[in-house]
Formats: sequence, structure tokens, C-alpha cells
Amino acid sequence: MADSKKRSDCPVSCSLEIWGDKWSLLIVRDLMFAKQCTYGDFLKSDEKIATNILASRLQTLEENGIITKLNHPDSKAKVLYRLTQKGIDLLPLMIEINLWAEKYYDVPADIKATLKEVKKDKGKFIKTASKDLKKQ
Amino acid sequence: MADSKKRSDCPVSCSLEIWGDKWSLLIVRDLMFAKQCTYGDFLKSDEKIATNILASRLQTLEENGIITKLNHPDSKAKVLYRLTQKGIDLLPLMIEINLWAEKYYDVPADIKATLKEVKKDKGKFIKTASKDLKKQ
DNA sequence: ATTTTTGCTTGCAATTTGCAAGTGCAAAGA
DNA sequence: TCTTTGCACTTGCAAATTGCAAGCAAAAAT
Repeated sequence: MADSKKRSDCPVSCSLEIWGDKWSLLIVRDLMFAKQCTYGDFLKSDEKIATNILASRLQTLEENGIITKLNHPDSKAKVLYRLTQKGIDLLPLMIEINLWAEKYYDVPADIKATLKEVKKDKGKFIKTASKDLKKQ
Repeated sequence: MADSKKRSDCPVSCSLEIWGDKWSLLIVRDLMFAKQCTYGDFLKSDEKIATNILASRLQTLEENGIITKLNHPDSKAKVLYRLTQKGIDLLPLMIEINLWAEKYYDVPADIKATLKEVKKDKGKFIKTASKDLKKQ
């Protein structure tokens, strides 16, 4: 089910072939906020992704090395998803999305507060947040 | 044909509703490289977008204030597309996409050279490139 | 032992995509 | 002037993808 052939060598095009849709980056977002999520956690997000779409996106993201599955410590029935380093490296991109949207749309107060921190020292924020996502 | 209701207040979700697909950001990319493009220019890009998809994406991007049409100085038959300020403000995002892709995939030498410049002083690069896109 | 939870899969209608061909207007050529 | 070409789309239609609802097997809880 993976992409058979790429459209071009353009890095933007290659990136979009992986996560260029309305859902994939929301999964990444959830994992950046929560660090690890179950399948059910993703379903609970505000945007209400359909379960078959979620399954398909999780598979694509895993195939492309952006997320990994791991065993839940408490239960065999649960699966935990986490970002890989490649996924964590999407943090700068995620931040720029937020900053762009903040400039042109209304964003929730809590996010606005976080973005205020980001703007104080973007590099530091990314470093700290990355380290945190890497832990454990 | 515009989005009737948004999925959530999340800035990532709102952004993806506008340009979250496999094509929209390629149009933005072309305009960042070329500053202004005709309909035919977009069709000529390596990724070979279908003409009906192109028309629909141009409309959505225009409706959302990311690009504008303007008259071609030489001919009434031609239409020029350009980025608005809102579109130019996608530059940091576009750069991060490129940097992420460069880390994990092979990118063409000329783009690699540009990214080397970017990494020397990201802020300066954005400032210069933005100013240039704004001109005229 | 039975019910509930969890992580999916399946079926199907509706929407979107992708390809090819067509259209209308402007401009260039004969 | 008449015809042909170029340009910016639009249209038709098959194929793929999406979105919704229901189903399912294994594990956990009761």
C-alpha cells in the first residue's frame, strides 16, 4: 500500500506524499502534545477522525518511520504509539504551522500562551520539547 | 465550495483545512521560487498536476487569501498568480519542510545549496526572501 | 461465564481525484 | 480578414479515496 513511485525529487513534494493530507499531521500533533497515545486517544480528538482513516494513516506514518508502536505496560489489549526521531523532527514544522495560523486566525488561549513562550526563544523551546519527547 | 464548518479550533487543523492536501503547497512553492506564475507554468511543474485539480486549488488558495490573480502586462489572455502577504508568511513553514526532508531524503543539489544558505542564518534568509517576494 | 473495552476490519454510499477531451476568448499569422 | 494557435479554464466519466456505520477477535473487567 506504500507509494509506488514519487512524483518528483522535490523535498516538498516528497514530504507531502507522506503526510500531505487533512489528518496525518493531526496524529503527529496529538503525539507532540501527549507524547504517547492509544488508538482510542486519537479517536477522541476534537476533529473526529473516522476509524478506518485513522488505521490507514497510522500505518502510513509507521511505514515511513515517523511513529512506532510499542506495548502498553498495563495491558496487552492496548497499543501505544510514539514519535520516532524522524517524527520529533517535525516539531519545527509544527511550530511554524501554529505561528502562521496564529497570525491569521483565532487560536485558543492555551495555545496562544504556549506560542508566546515559543516566540521568546524558538531554538530553546524546540530543544527542550524535543528532549522531552525523546525521554523514556 | 468553501469549507462549511471547521473541525475544531486547533490552528493545525484549521491550516490543514486550507492547504492540507498533496497539491496546494506545491503551488505555493512554485510561487516562492518564481514569484509569479501563469496557469500554464503550474501545469509545467514536475509533479504534473491535473488541470481540473489545479483550477480547484487555485480557487481555494485565492478564497483563503493566500494568492491573488493579476493582469499580465503583455496579454489579456494570460493571468498572473502571486502570493499575498499571508502566502509569503508560509515561507518559514516551507523552509522547515525542506529542512526536514533534507535530513531524511535525498534532495537535489541546487536545493541543498540553498538550504546551506538558510542554515547559516535562517532569520536573515527569510527576511531577504520575503522582501523580495513582496517587491513590485 | 458474561459483558465490556480495545484495536482494528469490512461494506457501502458519497465525495474527490485523475485523465482526456472540449470550450471560449485573445492574440498571432497568412 | 480569416484562420490558426495559445491560454485559462470546464466538462465528462471511471477509478480511487473518504466517511459513516456496523462487525469482529482478543484481552480485560465484572
